[in-house]
Amino acid sequence: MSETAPEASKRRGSYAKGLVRRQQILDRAIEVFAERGAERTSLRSIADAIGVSHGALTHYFTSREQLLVEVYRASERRADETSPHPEGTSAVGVMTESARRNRTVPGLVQLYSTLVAAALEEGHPDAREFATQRFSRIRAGLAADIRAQQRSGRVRHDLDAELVASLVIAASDGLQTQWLLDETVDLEGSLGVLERVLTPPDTTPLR
Amino acid sequence: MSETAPEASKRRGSYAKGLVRRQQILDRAIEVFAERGAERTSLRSIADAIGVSHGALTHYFTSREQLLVEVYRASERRADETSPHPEGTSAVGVMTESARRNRTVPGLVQLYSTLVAAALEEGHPDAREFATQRFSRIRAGLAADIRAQQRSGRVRHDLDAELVASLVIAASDGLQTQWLLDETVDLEGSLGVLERVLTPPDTTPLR
DNA sequence: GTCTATAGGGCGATAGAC
DNA sequence: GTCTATCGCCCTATAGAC
Repeated sequence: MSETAPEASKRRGSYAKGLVRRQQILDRAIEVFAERGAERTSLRSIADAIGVSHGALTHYFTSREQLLVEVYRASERRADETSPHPEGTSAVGVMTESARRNRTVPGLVQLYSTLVAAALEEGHPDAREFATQRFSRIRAGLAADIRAQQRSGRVRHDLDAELVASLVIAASDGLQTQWLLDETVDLEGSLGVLERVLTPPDTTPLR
Repeated sequence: MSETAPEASKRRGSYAKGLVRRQQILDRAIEVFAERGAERTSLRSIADAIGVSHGALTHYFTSREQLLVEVYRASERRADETSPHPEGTSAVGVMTESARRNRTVPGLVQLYSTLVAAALEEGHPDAREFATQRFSRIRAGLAADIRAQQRSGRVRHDLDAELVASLVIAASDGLQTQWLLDETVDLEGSLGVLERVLTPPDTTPLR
């Protein structure tokens, strides 16, 4: 993944102390965002909630946007570590699982939505890079999964894997948004429909 | 739909002049947003671009958020008027058509994304009301379309229309954001895949 | 009724003090 | 290396001019 490492390694000293402190701030920030989402997230409010000063925050993070991006990245990384998805899961299944997990931390979904919205505007390079990278990474991984499932007959073979990958991601993102706004929206139900129609008709005679 | 009419009808006078001016501002604002999207959209910048004063804007719109919501609502209304969709179009077809139209005005899609992101946060009542109403209205309309198409055999009958409606909306929204970030994403292609898998297998023996 | 001028409180970013 | 002080901009609210 290579990350944004060029800037992260600040050469000369600042080894332990600085990086540790930075990580502490990041960890605490994840909790804060998970609770309250993207609202009340001025640098001053975040600093207050974390227990550091406004200036300290800007010392470790060049901009507010960079902080938001890094918080989300760190939370994503942490989530991947705590629950790696088993080999055999279906592509839609992976997204369903991810969506289910996200339901427990609406603030992070909201943060994600904020970042994507920012990425669409010009003049937000950090957010845009984050979103672009994330989509292409997930799209590529999902497309590979789907191709494998097509070979094993669990996904219709007459569909372009790339197109399906984009579709599954879009459905997952869009449904999470709808669900956050209206809890009567059946997120897993709709994802289930998608999974069903993507599987070969022979495999499920009528079911 | 009843709209937000309680406040809109300001009783006593203010008939022509004010409402006309307000509409002029809205019309001009649509153009501005279509061009530049949600960026550079401080009330002062918008006022400048439109050719009115900052104060004039706040006279007609109670808050910045309300202005954004009304601009998007007005643009949506205008789009519906200029290109009403013919009776027979498929549900996915309607969304495809809408997506194709949106491609010519990326700024409005971006504005939409901003509004939805804001709606997910607390403390943005106007945006939330807009998003909630919009989703439930479109969902209901689409579900009705889908049920009709199920009766005429153009959509698989073994799928819950509500679930499909949410899914189609999500796919459309999600794919548009992916496309805005990366033009190599094949929006219409992915929507085509969705349409294909939603149609009954018998109708399309293999094709 | 329509709008201009102005003030208040908060923001992100930055320069310079410990 | 850490953080306080400050700058310019923002939205909102209000007072009063056309």
